[in-house]
Amino acid sequence: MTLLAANILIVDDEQAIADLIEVYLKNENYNVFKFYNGKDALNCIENERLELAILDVMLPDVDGFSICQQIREKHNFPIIMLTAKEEEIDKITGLTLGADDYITKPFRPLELIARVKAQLRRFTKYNSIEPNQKEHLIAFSGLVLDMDTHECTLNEKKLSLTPTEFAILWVLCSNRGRVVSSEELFHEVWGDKYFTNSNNTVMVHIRHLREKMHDNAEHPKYIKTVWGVGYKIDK
Amino acid sequence: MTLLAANILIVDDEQAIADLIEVYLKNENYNVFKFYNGKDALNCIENERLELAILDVMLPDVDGFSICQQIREKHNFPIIMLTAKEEEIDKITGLTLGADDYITKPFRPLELIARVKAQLRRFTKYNSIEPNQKEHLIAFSGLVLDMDTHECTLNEKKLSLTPTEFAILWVLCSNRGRVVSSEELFHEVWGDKYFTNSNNTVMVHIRHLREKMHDNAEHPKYIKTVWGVGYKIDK
DNA sequence: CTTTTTACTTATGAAAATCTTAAGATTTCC
DNA sequence: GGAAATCTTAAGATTTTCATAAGTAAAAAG
Repeated sequence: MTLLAANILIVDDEQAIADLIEVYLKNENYNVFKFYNGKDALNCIENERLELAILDVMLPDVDGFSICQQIREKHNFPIIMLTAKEEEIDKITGLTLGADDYITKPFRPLELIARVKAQLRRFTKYNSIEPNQKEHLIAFSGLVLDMDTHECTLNEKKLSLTPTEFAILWVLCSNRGRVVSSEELFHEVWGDKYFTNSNNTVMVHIRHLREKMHDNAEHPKYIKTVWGVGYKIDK
Repeated sequence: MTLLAANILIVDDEQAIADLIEVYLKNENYNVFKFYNGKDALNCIENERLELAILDVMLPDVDGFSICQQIREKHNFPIIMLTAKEEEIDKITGLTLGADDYITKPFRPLELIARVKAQLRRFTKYNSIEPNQKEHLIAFSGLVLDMDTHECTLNEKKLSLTPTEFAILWVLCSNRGRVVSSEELFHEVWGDKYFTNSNNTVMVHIRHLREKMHDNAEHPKYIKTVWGVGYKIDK
């Protein structure tokens, strides 16, 4: 399944290669802008909204590097470089500070497609809508959590929390009033990567949190235990 | 923006409340199955594919708990419990092992909608397509990485890697042949949660990895540094 | 053209901070 | 009272930080 109808730029002076790539990409439902020289490509970069560029290193007029540079200066989409000589790989990747991937000729079309998809996946991932939708500050009844600075204040006194402690408190606070199971806490804080962990770890961190909060808190137990279910912070 | 056209079950013997919820949910483009008693609801659960259930605790015939139990035995979608008395919250959450959230009456409709969305978001997140698409084993030229057991073998000798070391090596290997910048490594391994970290941390872990691999490796440098770009493992 | 500077990136070692584990103690529920 | 869940504690493992060394590329000087 193709993720989105991305606009992709192809530049290669070997017409046969450019045409071949075009066919394969169109077959995957991508929109293709194809050029055999650098000048036209640069023009396209200025005027079209692009999601990815596939550039040949060697071009007759402008070379691939300067196109690469121009993209990096003004735009943010991924770049795949095509290079002819196997041995030059490291040099080239060292030089082209902006390229996200490279492929040596001759290449298998399926591999190219795979790499295009991988790049687009990464691109859409890191440029997704989320950032602006997320809250960066939680504040209520004397407790303030700032996601940007990772700072926490309780009754105007600063608590120095470790990263994990902050993350746990954040999850609890953003679900304020609701009970959060330790499994869910674990998922939210540690992510989906680890799974072997016992939820005793969560308990220990909860304990440390309580210790730190206790010194500055009016209420002795900010974080409540709901037996058989999990933890919660009251509204 | 509504994420998907989810099928939602409502069960409440207070018809006015059930009707109200129905209006609000339909307004958000959800499909609604509404019932005023438990029996019909149970029938619906058997015959329809549901994404979420909103259950009143007190029902005339079958009570909310047993519906909750039946859902948990056979199905996997989230449940929101509606309860009338504020004081009973903890008891109820303790009892209803299966419920994912609860709301006390009277509630603000907007809050209910928000919670429905939150539950669906979580649900679709943890039940996404990914798991089966991911590779769980990488093996090439003497190096074997097993994602399930988190074990690593180099030339038939086991390397004992820490979780972070394993994760870094995994990313490098799954991008074999391509240079991975330390920023990208950081994103892949630590996730999007932290951002204050210096990428010297990555370096140190790379160093530890190299140390451990060096003992059992034929090649002195499995992980290559590409100056100005990042790290890579050759094909 | 070769050598020396300069600015910058990467590597290293060791200490400090943080996290996880495990085992025993305590609490809660029935 | 007994079983199960939660808490406590501290040792051991892991991760991060910091200071500093080593390395690389390009510019300046010889």
